[in-house]
Amino acid sequence: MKLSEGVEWGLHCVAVLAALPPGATLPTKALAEYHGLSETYLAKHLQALANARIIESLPGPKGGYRLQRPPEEITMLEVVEAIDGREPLFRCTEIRQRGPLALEPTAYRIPCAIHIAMAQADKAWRDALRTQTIADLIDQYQQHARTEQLQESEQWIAGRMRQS
Amino acid sequence: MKLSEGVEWGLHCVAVLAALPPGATLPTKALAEYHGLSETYLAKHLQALANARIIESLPGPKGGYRLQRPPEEITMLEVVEAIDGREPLFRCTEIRQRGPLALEPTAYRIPCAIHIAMAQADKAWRDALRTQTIADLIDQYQQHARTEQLQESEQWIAGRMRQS
DNA sequence: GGATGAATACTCGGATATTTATTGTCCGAGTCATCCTGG
DNA sequence: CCAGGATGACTCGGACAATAAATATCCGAGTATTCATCC
Repeated sequence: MKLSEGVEWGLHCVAVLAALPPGATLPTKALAEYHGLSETYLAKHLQALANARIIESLPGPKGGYRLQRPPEEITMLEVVEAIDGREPLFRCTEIRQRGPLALEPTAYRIPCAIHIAMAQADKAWRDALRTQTIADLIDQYQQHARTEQLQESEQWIAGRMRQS
Repeated sequence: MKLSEGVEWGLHCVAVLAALPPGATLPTKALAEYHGLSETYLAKHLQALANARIIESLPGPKGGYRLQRPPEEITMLEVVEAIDGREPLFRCTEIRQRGPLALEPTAYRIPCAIHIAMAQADKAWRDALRTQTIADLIDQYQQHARTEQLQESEQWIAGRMRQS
């Protein structure tokens, strides 16, 4: 099992959008080119982020995407769930209720221990992602990146973003 | 993304094997029938568990599978990793190093913040699974199950297990 | 009657198809900016 | 010179293929048992 690769794309793109001046937008083409990604496929994931109310789209020329909320209020978990889905990692199919020893369904009101343990682990994973916001990611990036690198990125983005 | 369904099968089967008397074995056919599973497909997963040194196989008539270690020393994480693989949930493909603004590889010695956060969440998930042993699962099952159900299961298994 | 040998039936083990999910691509609908024309 | 309208180009949005992974299956290798045979 592995997480969708689109999750990585989405997180990086949201981080880039978070670095834009307030109100400014960046089109899919620029986001794709920035990381060397497929433009059409990235569009699919950006669409999912828009449906999840994380980013919003402006149509027409000079349109593009921008964050719908400040980076401090967007958790990594939201981005992951928007792209990869909200279903739990482990889905119990209740195989204990199958087979020759199966009882009447009312006998299985208590979830099986495996289900419970898996749900706990799932919660631990999601909690860890919930505590990290996009703003945190930006902070760490700006802390470790070299000054010239930050300037180059800013310049490159400034040449393609659209101020509303 | 979802965990392989085989993980559920493997966990339940290991739990059943843990309930056997010491040294006794149970063939694939019985394990599959017990939960109403495909015998041939289950064999594939049992094989993976055997490669991971969690269970061991005895060939020939009166052969079958049994645990290779006491249930207290087998964690849920081991079973999950044996069947689903040991790769992390999130695999960073370093898209930050792609695109027109890419620098020389030596500039990326520090892992990106997204990678780090994902690794932390991954660790939280695995830690949660590591703290739960198969013995814990058995305990909880025996605590909540009805007496007659336990007896029926024991009887059914006793009729198909092989004492070494 | 006991021991030896070959045949046998049952087990696991890995290589092989089928289905499902993910990845990747394409074309159409909508919208804003621009340009042209007329007053 | 200014206003209005039609045009056009660029954007997003959802529907349509190709690839990879998971699911499911089959047949062969190996082993302990069992039975028959011989001593």
